[in-house]
Amino acid sequence: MTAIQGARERARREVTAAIKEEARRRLAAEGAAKLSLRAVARELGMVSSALYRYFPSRDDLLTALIVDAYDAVGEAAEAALTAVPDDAPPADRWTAVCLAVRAWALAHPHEYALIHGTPVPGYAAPRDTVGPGTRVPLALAAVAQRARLSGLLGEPAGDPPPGPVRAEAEELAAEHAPGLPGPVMAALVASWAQLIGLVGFEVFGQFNGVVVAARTEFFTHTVRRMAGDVGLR
Amino acid sequence: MTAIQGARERARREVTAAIKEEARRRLAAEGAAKLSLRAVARELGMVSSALYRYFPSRDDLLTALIVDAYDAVGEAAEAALTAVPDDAPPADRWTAVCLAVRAWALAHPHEYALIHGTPVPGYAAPRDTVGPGTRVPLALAAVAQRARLSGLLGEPAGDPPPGPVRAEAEELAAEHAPGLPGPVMAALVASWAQLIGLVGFEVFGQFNGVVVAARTEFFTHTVRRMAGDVGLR
DNA sequence: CAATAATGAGAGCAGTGCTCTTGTTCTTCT
DNA sequence: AGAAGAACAAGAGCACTGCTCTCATTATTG
Repeated sequence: MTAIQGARERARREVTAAIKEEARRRLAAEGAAKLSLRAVARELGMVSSALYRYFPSRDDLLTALIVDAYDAVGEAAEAALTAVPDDAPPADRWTAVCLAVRAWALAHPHEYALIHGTPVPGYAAPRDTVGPGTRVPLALAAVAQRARLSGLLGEPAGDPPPGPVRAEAEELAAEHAPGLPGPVMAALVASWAQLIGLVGFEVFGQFNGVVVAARTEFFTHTVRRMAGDVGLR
Repeated sequence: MTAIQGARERARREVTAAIKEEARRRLAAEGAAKLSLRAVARELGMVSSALYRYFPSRDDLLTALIVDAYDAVGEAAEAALTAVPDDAPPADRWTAVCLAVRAWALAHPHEYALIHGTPVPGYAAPRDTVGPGTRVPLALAAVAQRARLSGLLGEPAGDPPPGPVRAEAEELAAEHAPGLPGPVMAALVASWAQLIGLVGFEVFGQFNGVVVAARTEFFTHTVRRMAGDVGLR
């Protein structure tokens, strides 16, 4: 049954994968704005209407690419985390994750733009993207959690967060990063957004004429300062 | 001469302004991706080809909107800076600038997306946008400069930057923010990118389900920590 | 083997950016 | 003042897009 039924299903999977692959190629070549279903179909030797059997609309194709991209950065971040020993200095582990995100982004700028640039289709990010979108921040949180177990997690720099922020951070920690104190969780969320801002500036060329020569050093240095800022020793 | 010649020139200015105005309206309504020259022309009661007398292409229209948006955020930041007294605590002045940027972004999400989202046209941001794009970071730098004159500028948190970063930061400071030490300048650039990341997360809905209730408090708190991080007392 | 569902092909619709040509109006120079 | 020139608006048209139909073909199921 799986064999016979699998024939069509496998074909479907293969065609779906081929479409995404070609779409990614064209994405890398011309950007999301100019990604055209017809061009993808043409390149694949199929007619454009056939493509709608696999993706109900252009935006759905884009959403699929977004999900894949989230998974890819997330995997890169997690791989970087497992590549560095558990008992390494937390700041090193933190830096490794950040560098992995940056490296992936620089290697796949258009895909990175897809997930952390302007939401292309309508305006709000589709719901399917919230799950895979958490892998990077969870990797960052994992560093803090491990540091805490080793007694290498201190207080975040600066004033403690005001009540409401602390309360919400504690809720968030309870759900996604058990054990982490509220202030650390708040600092962590902020660091996540800051990391994305930092990477985005580099990928989207906003640092052109500002940081030109020592980009990797600048990034590493900044990200290390962030580690200390969160409370990692 | 100015009167007669001015007739056409003024008409041109007015039509140009009307086009941009209508384009901004449609931008706010449907986003940059769906901004159509024909729709703008239609709404203005003119034929689409006539619009090309004013903007050589759709991308040029977008670029014009980008420049305007940069100026608008920049002005908001500068206005916020002049609204708070010169001798106020530097951290307060810093926070005021950051809050102004955030407020503008939340009020004009699509325009903000235009300047800090994916570069829509090709991939690199047009050259005309580098000038107006510096007003926000310069406002941040101004806070640090004023703090230095009052003796309220300390060392940035964390390790000092490595040689190349410090050198490049000093060059940058010499050109754009005379008097600022290299480490502060490096921290400043990082903070700028981090601020944009933070605002972008909120505007683009990436904080949905993460930071939900105490957004303003969270932002203010984070931005205050950043001020201390840069060295502002 | 017959009924059913999935797939592909093609035509077609409404919309897009952009170009070219044609007539008209304003500006400038003699 | 009148002629030459530029700026402009309008329309037709091209190549392209996303998407929806209809119709034939194929594979899967009863």
